[in-house]
Amino acid sequence: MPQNNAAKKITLEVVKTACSNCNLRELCMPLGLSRQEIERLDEMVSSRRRLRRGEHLYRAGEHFDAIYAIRSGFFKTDVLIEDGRDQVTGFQMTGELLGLDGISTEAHSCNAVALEDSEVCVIPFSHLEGLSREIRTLQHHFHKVMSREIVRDHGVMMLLGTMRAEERLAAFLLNLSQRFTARGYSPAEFYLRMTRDEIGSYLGLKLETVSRAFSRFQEEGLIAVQQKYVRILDTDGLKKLMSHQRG
Amino acid sequence: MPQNNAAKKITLEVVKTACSNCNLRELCMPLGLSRQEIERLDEMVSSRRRLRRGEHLYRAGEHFDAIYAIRSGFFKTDVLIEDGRDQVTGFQMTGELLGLDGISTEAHSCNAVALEDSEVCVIPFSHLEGLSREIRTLQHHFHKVMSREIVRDHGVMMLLGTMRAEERLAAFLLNLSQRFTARGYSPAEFYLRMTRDEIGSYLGLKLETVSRAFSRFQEEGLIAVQQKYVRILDTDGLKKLMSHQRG
DNA sequence: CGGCGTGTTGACTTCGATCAACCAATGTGG
DNA sequence: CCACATTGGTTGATCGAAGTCAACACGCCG
Repeated sequence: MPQNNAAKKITLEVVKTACSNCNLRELCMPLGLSRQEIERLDEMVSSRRRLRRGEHLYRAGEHFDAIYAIRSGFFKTDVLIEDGRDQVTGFQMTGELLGLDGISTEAHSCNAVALEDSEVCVIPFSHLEGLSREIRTLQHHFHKVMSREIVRDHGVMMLLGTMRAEERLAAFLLNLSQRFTARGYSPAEFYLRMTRDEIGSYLGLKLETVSRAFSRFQEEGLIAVQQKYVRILDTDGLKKLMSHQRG
Repeated sequence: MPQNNAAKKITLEVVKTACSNCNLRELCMPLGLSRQEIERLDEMVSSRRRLRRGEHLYRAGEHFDAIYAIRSGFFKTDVLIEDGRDQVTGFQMTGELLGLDGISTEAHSCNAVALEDSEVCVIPFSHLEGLSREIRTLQHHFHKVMSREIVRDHGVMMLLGTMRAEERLAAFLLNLSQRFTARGYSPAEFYLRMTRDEIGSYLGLKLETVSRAFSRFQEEGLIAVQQKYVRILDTDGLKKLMSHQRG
């Protein structure tokens, strides 16, 4: 039955979540592994998971047992407190890891939501720890990834603690641009996957302020913006804006 | 020569930077290690380093090769940008680790400064990685510590992004109180080791605003404050203040 | 003692929040 | 396919919390 075979083959292909033939490898995994070591990574990734726009990958409080590598799509993470306030703690794109916050207490401390249809690799954390006890470069790479997250958070603290509204938005746009570039997309032109409200939450601003800053940038010829579509016209202008001292 | 012997003994004691007889072990290292494993930790810690108030443990840009466990004292970490702005990213006390930010690029990304005379254990990072490849519980503990740092940073982002001045200061005081308590000190009474300016930088406020908030808390009978000496009179009052919605 | 760090307080300003109206895009059911 | 609802975004007017500028007080150390 050739049809059956074909179906089986496809299923296998889908189920076989191989790092060894994933072209995102360099983003989420260490370079310079031997062929053998790369094949062992395949064992580590237990499955994939597809999410539709708006779906939660995990929620705060849920038990932690895996981290996730984004194969495609776009996510946000946020923290809520009882009184209703919430803070978006980050936006994650292809090749980035989600779930590192859960290691500390074995429970997730934030929510991860897909902002567009997405697919992630599920990496059971015990597998990752096991394998990184054997593969030194994997261990080191993982430590670097966690550390990079800490450094990134410090950058956000700097942004929230010292920058004024327009500086924050400029920093945000430049950061997005740089990350899209690293993934082979245009540095100057992209669709925002998040709402003004979510940008505002991330930047510690109200959505109206974000909207006004977008308009102002447009008036000044720094960007062209129409809804979620953004084109950066003057990168240097944005950079200059960012380094203007407060006051 | 009995005197010589005594001197030698003391020197040895000082040089021998043993985790195995350090009473901070539970704070910075995993529980439930075997006697043998604990002795192996001793090899990991290569030396100690004393710092005077105001001295830098490391500076942004310096090469990273070790992390530091605080044996005694008090530190701040901060990031500067060219235009002169700076952001205090954290205050660290006994039993906490410093230097995790450096793993990512092999260079420190912030400055660590002693706010009082302090002593740290120097843990060469390659030793730590080596040992954690062998001791599973050490590996897991270290991952938890890094993850906890990420979660902590998210908390600060929430604070900076959504809280008003008095809420921030209340959160700050309660956090200090809780950490002092965990170390066996009074939960209600302590000396601040940092200036109003440093508190302000951490909380994203100007020093005048911090000073005013302190005065206000005093007027309302929540705390008694005199310079760097703080006594918390109404913990619940501070907590209530913290959970008041913006607006 | 005088000078400098640090902290407090007051008067005034400003940036971003708030409140509110309106518009554009998208989606849904008849 | 259109009428209508809903969600997301823009813009204006006003307000208020925190920043800024400035004067002064307090301790600490040489």
